[in-house]
Amino acid sequence: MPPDEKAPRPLGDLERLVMEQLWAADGALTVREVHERLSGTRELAYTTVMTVLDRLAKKQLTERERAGKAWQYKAAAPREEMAADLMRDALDRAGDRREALVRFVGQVSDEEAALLRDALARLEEREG
Amino acid sequence: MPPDEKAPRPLGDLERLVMEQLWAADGALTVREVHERLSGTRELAYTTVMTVLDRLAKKQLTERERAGKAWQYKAAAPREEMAADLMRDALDRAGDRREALVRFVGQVSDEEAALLRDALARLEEREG
DNA sequence: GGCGATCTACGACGTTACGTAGTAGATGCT
DNA sequence: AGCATCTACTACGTAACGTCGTAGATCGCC
Repeated sequence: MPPDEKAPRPLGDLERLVMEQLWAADGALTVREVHERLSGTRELAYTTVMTVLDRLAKKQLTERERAGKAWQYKAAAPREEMAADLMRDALDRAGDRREALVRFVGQVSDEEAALLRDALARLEEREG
Repeated sequence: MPPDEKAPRPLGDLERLVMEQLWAADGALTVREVHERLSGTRELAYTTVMTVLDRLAKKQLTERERAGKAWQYKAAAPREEMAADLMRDALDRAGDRREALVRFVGQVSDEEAALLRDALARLEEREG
């Protein structure tokens, strides 16, 4: 099952910074708000932030809705969901899934292994 | 623990094809051999294959050693190792690992879940 | 109802990765 | 020496991304 779908390009540096603001925020943010929150780290033109947010929306990583004359953006999925999706993608790209999973498990920390066992246990409970 | 290391760019289409040849091959392959094996699928200039192999070597995805006047290339790591690494990267990019693992586990097929349990069990055995 | 502040839409430019290939020069066999 | 083969280096087009500017739409206020 080697799916030839191309892996999604990883976020660029600025795109990542912006997504992190959205993930950290409680609700949706306007361009201005994102711009302000980024000001501590980096001086960027307002329109730069706008462009990035817009591109993220086109990639469906953010969603936007009107709030007066401005748009408000929010992450389309939580950070952990995106991470899980990327893990799936990576797994799909392996030849032998068993082998890939064995290697993956061999790489994680003890703590992560415990979390994994936990997650699997809960899955079993729920699904039978 | 949000490591700001950038995610590795995914392989390009041609790069992926080439890597697949190397992974499928028994030993190391010369440029010519890769070129030939690709001929079934795609007509490419010999030097195109050479360039790609060279770029992959610079990215440390392949290793090369002399074989007479030519170089022989082999994958630096098995396909499954690369997949496992990508899974790790993705996990590292999550905010809450627990949550990410839960979501990941929730996404995999039953079969994959079983493989995971298996891998974890074997890990426990080996490591105590 | 017009003015100024604010926001969006769209285009633009530089850089880098990647697909693709050509040319020139090194190397090795006969 | 001569020919085939291989490498090294350069190059060009396309697309993504970081970055921003300009022009025009909008909203609140006097």
